[in-house]
Amino acid sequence: MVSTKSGEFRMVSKGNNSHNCTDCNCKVSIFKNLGPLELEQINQSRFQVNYKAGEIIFKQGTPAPYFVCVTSGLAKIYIEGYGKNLILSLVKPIDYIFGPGIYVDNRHYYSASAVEDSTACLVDVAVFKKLIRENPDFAEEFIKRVSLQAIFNFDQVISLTQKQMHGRIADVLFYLTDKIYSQNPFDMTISRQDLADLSGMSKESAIRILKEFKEEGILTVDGNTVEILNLKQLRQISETG
Amino acid sequence: MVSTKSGEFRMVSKGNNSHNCTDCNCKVSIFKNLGPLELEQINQSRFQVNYKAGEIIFKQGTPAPYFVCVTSGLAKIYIEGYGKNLILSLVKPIDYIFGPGIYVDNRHYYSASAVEDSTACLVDVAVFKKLIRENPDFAEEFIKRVSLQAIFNFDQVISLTQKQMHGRIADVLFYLTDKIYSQNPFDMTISRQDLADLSGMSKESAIRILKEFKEEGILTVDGNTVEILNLKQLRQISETG
DNA sequence: TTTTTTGATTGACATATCTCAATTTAAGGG
DNA sequence: CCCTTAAATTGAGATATGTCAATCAAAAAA
Repeated sequence: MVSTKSGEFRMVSKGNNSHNCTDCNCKVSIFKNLGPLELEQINQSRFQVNYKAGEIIFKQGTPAPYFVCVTSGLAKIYIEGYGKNLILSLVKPIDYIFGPGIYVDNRHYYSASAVEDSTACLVDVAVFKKLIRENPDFAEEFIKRVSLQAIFNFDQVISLTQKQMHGRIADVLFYLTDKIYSQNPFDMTISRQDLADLSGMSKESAIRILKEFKEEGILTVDGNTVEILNLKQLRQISETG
Repeated sequence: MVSTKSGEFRMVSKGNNSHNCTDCNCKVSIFKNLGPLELEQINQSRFQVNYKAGEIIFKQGTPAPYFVCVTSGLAKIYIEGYGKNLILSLVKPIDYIFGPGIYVDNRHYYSASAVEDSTACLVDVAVFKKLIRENPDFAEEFIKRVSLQAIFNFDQVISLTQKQMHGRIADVLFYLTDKIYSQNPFDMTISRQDLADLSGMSKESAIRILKEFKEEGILTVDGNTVEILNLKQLRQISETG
């Protein structure tokens, strides 16, 4: 698939680009096995970019020369399918985006865009791959991350293919409150369309389920603020399918 | 998830267990970067097992101490979901099964069973992981395989979540004829239930779609022998969704 | 502020898909 | 070869879900 709109991004003039990876928040736990010299190599090839909400970070089908580390805001990675998108996951700070194409044909197999205003550090893939070769601990940690991602995807696929809409929305709500926003009354910065694209249904259906949950007292929705009142019942709905 | 039935398997008395990996068919292309000494390590820890059609190779939730290389027959790997299974893929000779749990918690995140009478070589995971650490080329090849698997899964998820039944069955038929049986009139050794579990629908629906395709002259079905007559139209159905 | 645009919501309707039950066919076992 | 069991097929009915169009609310622009 070839992209139509090109991903627009803006280099930040300098900003905290002067920081280095050694003490930067960007020291994601995947880097925990890297020594100072290795982190310095990452740091050398790294630059920071700002994205406004809605801006494309990269498009499915385009070359993938960077390891992307989200340092603020919120991004989504999604597959552009047949007429609609499927959001694979949301990426919050400090986490990274590293697609499977990098070890295959250096293409992106999904697109990424900023949901909120965001900043990201881009690291040259060549440096990353070099360190994978040189440092077995780092390689092992990387494989572990990829594996965890695969396991997460399994759960997601089962939810999407074997649960009905209520169960799928319940799953996404848990994902949002537990993994993404990490709080219970949370400000749902993603759109209803995103909610639908996360749960594999139409926007209208997603809205309707949310409304039903509200009417049953499972949660409250005030604008974009969502509070889950009855976690137990929501868990039940998730498990019932 | 904890398994109920334990995976049954039978050691083959000796058989071609006397072969070694160096000249064995088991030299899957993932091993192409291993030298003789490394292959010998694989060979040392390896043993061969026979499975009858229907037998479980391993169960979701159980410990995963082996790298499984299918040397004859046909196996399926599937997630046991909410009341039904989702077949992630079929594994034919010579290919291997290596789940994501091995780098996480040494558990299987899916089950595997023999679809046809099959044989497999089991290799100690510790040896495999050791070689990953010691040989960067091998590690890189492994990561590449994992990446290809992830990309395959993306296509699958899009098919399952964004296509209607006709498109999904079309996709599975292409998978069978192109990737698994590698011939056009092919003997579909998987059951209709398997066909349904591959395409995320009920067995009855799968049968009905197959019947429709037959009535429209897209293919012929004689018992378990399927011949796709109109590849172009089937492709069209796959793409239309 | 007014206007414009975008996103959210709702309802009515069409239909894709599943479930259940009944048959039919095929496969094994003795 | 008959008997038993499992798999495949078919039909009818229930329901989950999407589509379309209209309305409403909120945000951005002028």
